[in-house]
Amino acid sequence: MEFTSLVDTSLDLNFRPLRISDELPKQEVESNFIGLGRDPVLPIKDEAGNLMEELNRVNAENKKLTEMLTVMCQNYNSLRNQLTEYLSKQNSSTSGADQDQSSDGSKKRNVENNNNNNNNNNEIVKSSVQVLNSESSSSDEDSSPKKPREEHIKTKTSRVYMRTEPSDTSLIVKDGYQWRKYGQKVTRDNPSPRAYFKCSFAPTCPVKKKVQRSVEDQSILVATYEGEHNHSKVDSVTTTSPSSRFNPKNNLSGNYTASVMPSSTTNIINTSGPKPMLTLDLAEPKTLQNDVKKVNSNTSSASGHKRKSPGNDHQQHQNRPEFQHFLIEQMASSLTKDPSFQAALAAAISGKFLQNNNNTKDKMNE
DNA sequence: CGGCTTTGACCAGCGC
DNA sequence: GCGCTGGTCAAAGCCG
Repeated sequence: MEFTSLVDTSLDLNFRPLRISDELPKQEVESNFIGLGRDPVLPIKDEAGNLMEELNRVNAENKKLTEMLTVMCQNYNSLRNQLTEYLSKQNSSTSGADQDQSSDGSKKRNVENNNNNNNNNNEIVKSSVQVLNSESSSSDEDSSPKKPREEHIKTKTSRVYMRTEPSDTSLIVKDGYQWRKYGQKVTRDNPSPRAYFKCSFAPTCPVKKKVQRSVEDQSILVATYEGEHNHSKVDSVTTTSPSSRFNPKNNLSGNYTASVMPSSTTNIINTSGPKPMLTLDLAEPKTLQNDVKKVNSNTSSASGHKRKSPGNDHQQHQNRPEFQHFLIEQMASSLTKDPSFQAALAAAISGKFLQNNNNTKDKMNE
């Protein structure tokens, strides 16, 4: 999605300080900072006037940014609606073909390949596409005549993306259930090993999960769930298995309990790592409790097609001014937490101050 | 000692 | 039929 083509995102920030720092001696720059707005020659009225002017300018810029964000949100909504429509059309038109494929039990590999291709995709939009694929492919796998060792269970697949510490090499996705690892394999299309887990809380629970790092972003764990739990959650706060709780490798502070049920199809989960990240949680909104999750669930698109009244309520809610306002606040919050953005902002502000200071000095010299 | 993880071996599907 | 690949098994080892 190229928002830049839709919205003018240029902030017209002043990056002069880089040049200034090159041109001016260090001492002069420092003196400019120290004497910032405190030039004794300047009358207090002028100072106040300058500040007011600056305040107005910042307010105008703020307003402009808010408008831009609103436009972005609107564009996002329209694009999302188009995508939803497209997916629903595609799904209805290709479901027959999928069923034909599924009746041919020999297509399992192809289905798996499709899943893997989707698996490697970290783009949110494509993730939402794969929701449909994984939903349909689950029935494909079930209808295959193979797997004599396993019961013929109506499985439901779901996929969860979870950002972890890059240094965290464990393939553990905390989701509130208790898992027993029964295998690990290195697959062809991904150098990272894939771990196989079975639900160990109930012996009869048919749920399995596969966890593998994303090819494109090694810090993202992709967990694929198969089947549905026939029991309630073990513990909504703690994690995978009792032993893994004690595993020192799992004691990374960044780990985050993902409340993920197989009924939710695709989630992108952010562990509270050092990097600020917009979290898109596509789970059912009822399960979301805090405001951030409310926003996330309402901005999500992929789960929309699963609900009884997918588009309308969702969209109406998104079009509400309070939602827009909250979304803007969240975006601004995410931006301001970004160190690079902070640095750029600081540079722009200091550059502006320096520019004003220089202009004032020039006027005085004249 | 029990439960879990690790890891090599095995099995089955698929393509050539 | 053979090789490749993904999925599973099960013995060995680890840990509390």
